[in-house]
Amino acid sequence: MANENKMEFVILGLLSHTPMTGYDMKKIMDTTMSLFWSGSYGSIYPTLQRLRDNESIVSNETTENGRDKIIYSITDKGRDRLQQWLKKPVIKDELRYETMLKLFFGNEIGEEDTLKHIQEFEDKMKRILPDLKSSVDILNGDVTEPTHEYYMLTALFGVKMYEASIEWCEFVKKYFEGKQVK
Amino acid sequence: MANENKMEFVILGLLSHTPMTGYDMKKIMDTTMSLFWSGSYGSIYPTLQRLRDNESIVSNETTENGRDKIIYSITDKGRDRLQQWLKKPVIKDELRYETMLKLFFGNEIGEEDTLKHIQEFEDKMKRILPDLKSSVDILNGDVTEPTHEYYMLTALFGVKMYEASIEWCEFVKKYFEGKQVK
DNA sequence: TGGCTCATGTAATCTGTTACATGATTCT
DNA sequence: AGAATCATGTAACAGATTACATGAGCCA
Repeated sequence: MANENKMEFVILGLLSHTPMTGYDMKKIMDTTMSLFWSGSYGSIYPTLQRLRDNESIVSNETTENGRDKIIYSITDKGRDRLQQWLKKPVIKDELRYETMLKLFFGNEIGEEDTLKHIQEFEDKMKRILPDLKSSVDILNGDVTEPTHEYYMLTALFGVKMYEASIEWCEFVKKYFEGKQVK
Repeated sequence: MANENKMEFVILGLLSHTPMTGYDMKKIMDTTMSLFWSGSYGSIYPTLQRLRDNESIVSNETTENGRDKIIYSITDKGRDRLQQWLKKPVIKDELRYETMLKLFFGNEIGEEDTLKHIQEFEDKMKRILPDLKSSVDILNGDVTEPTHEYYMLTALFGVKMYEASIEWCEFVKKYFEGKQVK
C-alpha cells in the first residue's frame, strides 16, 4: 500500500537535471540508467500526464528541426516531492537474474547446457564493460556538471559488478572443467 | 507475447529437486533463492493449480503432525517442459536498485543524505554476507546431493557480488570524504 | 492465554510491458 | 525510394503484490 510510484520519481529526477521530452527520458533509461533501471513508453507518457495534472511538472510545446515536441520542466512543487522521496530510506533493491535461475536448476539439464548460459552471460558483460569503463573515465575528469559525479559513481558500480561477474564466470567454467577431468 | 510464465518454471524447478508444498516453495524463495528471485503466495498458489490442470504436476493431500498439507510432485510431462525451458537462451537478467536511482539523482539532496543510502546499502550486505559465505563452505564439501553444486555456485555469485558492492561502498565514502577536504 | 509459525487460498489492485497507430524528418 | 530515427500516445493484457480470510498446532 506504500504506493511509491517509482516512475514518477525517475521522471522528476531526470527533469531535475534538465528539461526534456518523454522520448529523451526513454533514451536515457535505455542507456545511462539501463544498468539499474528501465521503463517503457507505456509507463512514461501516462506518468507525464499525471505529473502535469498535479503540477509537479509543466509542459512546453515547441518545434525543433520541423519536429513537434513537448518539453517538460520540473516545478518547485515537483522538486519538493522529489527531494522528499530521495531522503526516504530505500525500500527495495532487486536483482532478477534468469541466468541464476537456470543455473540453480542446472542439474536437470547437466553441465554442458548450463555452461552455455554462463558463457552467454559472460559474453554479454564483456561486450558492455569497455563502454562502461570509458564512461567512468570521461566522467571522472569532467567537472562541468555536478550531476556527472553521481552518474560516474553508478557507472563505476556497474564496472565493479561486471568485473566480479566475469571473474565468477571464469571460476564456474574451471569448476566444471575440473570435474570433467576427475 | 513470448508468454514465458517464469513462476511456472520456478515451481517445476523446485519440484525437480524434491516434492514439497506451496508453503515450502515460498520459504525457499525467501531464503535460498532470494538473491536472484522472489515470489508471493498470490502468484504461487494459482500457478500450482494451473500446473496441476495441465498435468505438469500432481498433488497429494496428507496430514503431518496434525497439519493438513498438499504435497506436489513433478510429472514426466512437467519435467519435459522444464528441461525445454532450461535449454532455451536466457531472455532477461534484470537489476533494479533503488539505491542506484537515489544515488544517480543525489545532486538534488547532496552528499550527506546520499551517503546515508550508501551506508545502509553496505550495512545490509555486510549483514547477509557471512551467512552466504558459510553456505558456500558447507555446500562445497557436500557431495550427497548433485543439486547442491548448482546451489553453491549461485551462492558464490552472491558472495562475489556483495564483496564487490561493499568495496564500491568504501570507495564512494572515500570519494566524498576526499571532496570534503578539498 | 497469546503470539508465532504452519498452511492454503482469493480479490482487489497496481504496475508495467507489448503491440499497435500515426506521421514527420533524416540518413543511405 | 526506403529504412531508420524522432516523437507522442493508447488499448489490451500480463504478471505480480498486498491485504485479507481461515484455521490448526507449537511454544513460553
